[in-house]
Amino acid sequence: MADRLSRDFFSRPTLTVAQELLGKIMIFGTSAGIITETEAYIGQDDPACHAARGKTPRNAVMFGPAGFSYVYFIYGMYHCLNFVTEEEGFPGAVLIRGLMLIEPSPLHLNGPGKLCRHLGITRDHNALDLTEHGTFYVKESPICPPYEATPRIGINKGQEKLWRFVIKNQAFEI
DNA sequence: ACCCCGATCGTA
DNA sequence: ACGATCGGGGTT
Repeated sequence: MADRLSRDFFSRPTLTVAQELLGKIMIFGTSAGIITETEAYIGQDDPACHAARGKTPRNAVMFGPAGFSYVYFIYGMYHCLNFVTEEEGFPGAVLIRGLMLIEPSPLHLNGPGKLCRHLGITRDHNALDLTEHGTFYVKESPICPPYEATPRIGINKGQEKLWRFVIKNQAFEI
């Protein structure tokens, strides 16, 4: 697939990747949707980042090469999907919080837990290379939507950083 | 071995 | 505003 996002796309500063992922098309199995909302989690100096206290079995993939999935289990019942960013060795990731499904049927998945539940994303999908995987990847898109930056949702530390990015057009709602 | 709490969500 | 629900990771 020629228009698949490459490792070079993800191997950049997390804020850049989080902003540029908006409007891109995520493919997961037979599902496809436009990414509408992201959050950046960046390195050991970001207290809300899972890697803030160093490498553990759960967050290990964040320390590896960019372009891999990072899926974790939270609140005893939800999964959250991230894409690993930055150079290998520097832990960063973009949380995918919103996806406007267009295939197989239109539906706005707003919220990381709902998104994973609907698509069937679990820890089985952790540490997959999105630059190589057959049915799980992100496509380039001509869309360059206007967005706004806000504090990240559901965190207790690092709220002063405006690292959540949302496509502005709420007419996107279905 | 134990205990606290979390990158959520649906209901009240 | 709050409870459900349980794994991770820091602490003992």
